[in-house]
Amino acid sequence: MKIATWNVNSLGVRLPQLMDWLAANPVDAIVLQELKLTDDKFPHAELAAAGYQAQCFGQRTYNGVALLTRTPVADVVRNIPGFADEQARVIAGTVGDVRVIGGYFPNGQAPDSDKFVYKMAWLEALRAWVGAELAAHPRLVLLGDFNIAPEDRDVHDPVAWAGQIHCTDEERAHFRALLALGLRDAFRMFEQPPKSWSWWDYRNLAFRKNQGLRIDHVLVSAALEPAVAACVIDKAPRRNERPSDHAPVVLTLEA
DNA sequence: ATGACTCCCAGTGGGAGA
Repeated sequence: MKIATWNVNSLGVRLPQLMDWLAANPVDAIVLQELKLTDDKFPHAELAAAGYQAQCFGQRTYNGVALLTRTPVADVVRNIPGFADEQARVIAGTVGDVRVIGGYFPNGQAPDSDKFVYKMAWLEALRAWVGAELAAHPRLVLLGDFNIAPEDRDVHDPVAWAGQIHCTDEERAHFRALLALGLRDAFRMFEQPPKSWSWWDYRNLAFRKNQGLRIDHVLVSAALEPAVAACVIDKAPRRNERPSDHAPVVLTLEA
């Protein structure tokens, strides 16, 4: 079973690239972030023709998430229960016997901003809810665009980024708090190439110079850990014309 | 360099992203 995450930065713009990617990578499930479109504009028909059904949770202009699967999904949840949120950031569902939680974590903008305060509150609410989900669903994957670089090795220039958004001690503590629930960073279960990033700035020829951050993550529960066979970042779509600034991350579970 | 690019909504500029 393969489960992927990809921040597409506008599904309207990126749909042809998503279709190409799914044709080449027929994953069982994928969570998407930054759809930037409302549900009435969601391309259900195109995806159905490719064999995917979609649970979508869209929003105008910003945010928006979806869960695409080849088989029906049970117990779908949109956003964090009990956490009032204007922004569409979470889609969860049970795929086979795996609970899949896809998230577009808040950016936070700057450590001294109101958006950072929102990010902290959102992360706290997510941690509490994921803890409850784990108790109900031991086989669980939490994946998406976390907008957190967990360690300095996840940052192309840790000195320049020290204390900056995505790299603050507070954000990293929240990432570790998610791990402390009993989750594991699947990417780090394996030997990986140094300087592995999942996002590269559109500016400054950042992709060509491989200057990026690893901020898109796949966390697996302890019950699922023995089944994890691989976790890779697929840089190929970042080489497309008009690419997303993020690359997909793909988790492989043994059957 | 408060830069650089891309997207969206707007409407020939500005906010947001990361």
